[in-house]
Amino acid sequence: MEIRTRFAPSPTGYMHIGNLRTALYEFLIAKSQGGKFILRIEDTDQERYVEGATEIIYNTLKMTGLTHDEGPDIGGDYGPYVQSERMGMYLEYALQLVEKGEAYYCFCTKERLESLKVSNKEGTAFAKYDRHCLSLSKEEIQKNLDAGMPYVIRQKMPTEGTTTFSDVVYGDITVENSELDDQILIKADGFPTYNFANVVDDHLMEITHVVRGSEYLSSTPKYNLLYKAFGWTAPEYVHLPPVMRDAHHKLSKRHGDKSFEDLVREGYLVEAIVNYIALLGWSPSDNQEIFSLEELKEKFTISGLSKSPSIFDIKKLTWMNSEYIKNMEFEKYFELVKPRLEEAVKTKTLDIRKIAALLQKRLETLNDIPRLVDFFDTLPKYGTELYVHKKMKTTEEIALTALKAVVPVIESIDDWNEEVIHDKLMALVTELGMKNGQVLWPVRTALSGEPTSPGGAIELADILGKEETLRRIAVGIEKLS
RNA sequence: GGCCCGUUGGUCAAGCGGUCAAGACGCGGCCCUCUCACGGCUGAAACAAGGGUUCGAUUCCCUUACGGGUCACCA
Repeated sequence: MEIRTRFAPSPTGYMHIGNLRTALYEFLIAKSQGGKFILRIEDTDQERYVEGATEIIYNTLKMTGLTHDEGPDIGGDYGPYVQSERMGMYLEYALQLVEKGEAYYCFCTKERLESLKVSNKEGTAFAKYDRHCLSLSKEEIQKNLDAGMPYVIRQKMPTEGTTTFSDVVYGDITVENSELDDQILIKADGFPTYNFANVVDDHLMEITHVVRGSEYLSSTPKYNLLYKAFGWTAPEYVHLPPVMRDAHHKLSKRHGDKSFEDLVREGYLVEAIVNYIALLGWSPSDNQEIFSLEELKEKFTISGLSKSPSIFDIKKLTWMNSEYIKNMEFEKYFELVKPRLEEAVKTKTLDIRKIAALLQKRLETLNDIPRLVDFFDTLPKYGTELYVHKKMKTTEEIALTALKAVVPVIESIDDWNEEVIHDKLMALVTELGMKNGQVLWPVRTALSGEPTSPGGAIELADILGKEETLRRIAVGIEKLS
């Protein structure tokens, strides 16, 4: 049988990291076994409707490579794929259940339901429906219906025995049927509840693996009983532990946690984000950590999924991001950073290709760029203490001597390139009988005006050019004199 | 509160009765080196607690603790 999974997000206006991970796993479960990955938009919560939100979903799936095989935008044989367009069909299914004696009409008012609630010491109220309307006769029901009384349709749960279902991640879970409430299937407004719509949709779309957050674990017995009531085959359940911000809280956009697009905006690569979240709750059979989406499709197995929550660690993501940047083929990397460099480097005569090369091994995120290249445009104000470096064995005096000696050497260079600069400066070092660092550190400092810089004296000189190099060295000499 | 689930270093995690309890991030040290970064080497750091079962428990069972989830005419 062909595996079919679905991603069923609500259009909220952004892609939550936890949702993206769910989508990833759904995609991988299907794709690792040659199955189909379906997109279904659950837009029935009108209160939360956000303009353009579905575009964000399409766009994210496209960016991440989680391409769906069926969905609202591309169609398929199991449509419609937008839940609001499916609204007409649910009542009919609920009525089938009423017919079979698996569900029943309920005319209870909200007030009556409210009166059923029992509060405990903490003040929290709990209620289980008392089945007041279960005993209504056909005539009474018809009379109420004719009178236009508002009603809901409830699922009739078994009162004895237990229900067991097997979750692929959590194993067998058993609950007492007496714990189960007669949940509402159709609301008074005629629309289905989420739980009911889900079961019907998943069945009609022939979803074989229902993948969702572990918060649904406790309602799954009810789902299973619904399938059973219909006489349908229940899907495989794959419940996923949550992605946490810390030990106590789930990641949530509302509490300031970053969404997928926030991370992209902050200079994280899409591939790195996908790779990182794949490992948040799943691990391969070996120790591999860097995976392309293609490799994930090959290596993913449901058995590698974990049961306990994982805390989102931005530091590890950042490391992984830098790995992706470092290992990128240079031309591809250059295309990626070019726009940001063009914006960050104001001096247009500078070779941003060379600057990019210097940065490739030093970037953690793309947003590091401006901070790292700032000094190329303008020499920062700095104090002469920067010239003193213990390990380089420099003092202000040595630095001054070195810089003065460097000037004529630099002036003598006509063919300005890294190799020539290197050879001339090294020759000077030998001539002066100094340590490399005693000459090069002062030059690097004079050129950057920073305690650290991406690249050493020679690389910086090459990029800055002869004229600017001499100018900055002169500034250094002046400061030190 | 009832029910369900979870618990290996700070974090991600391997483990599926016998291991010196992997690996990665982060942190410390050393090396490389014209700074930083990269790279290489290296160090500190964990089985929530108590009972069983067993020749032997991180691994199986029970209890406790602590976390989380769920008990809507919300999704």
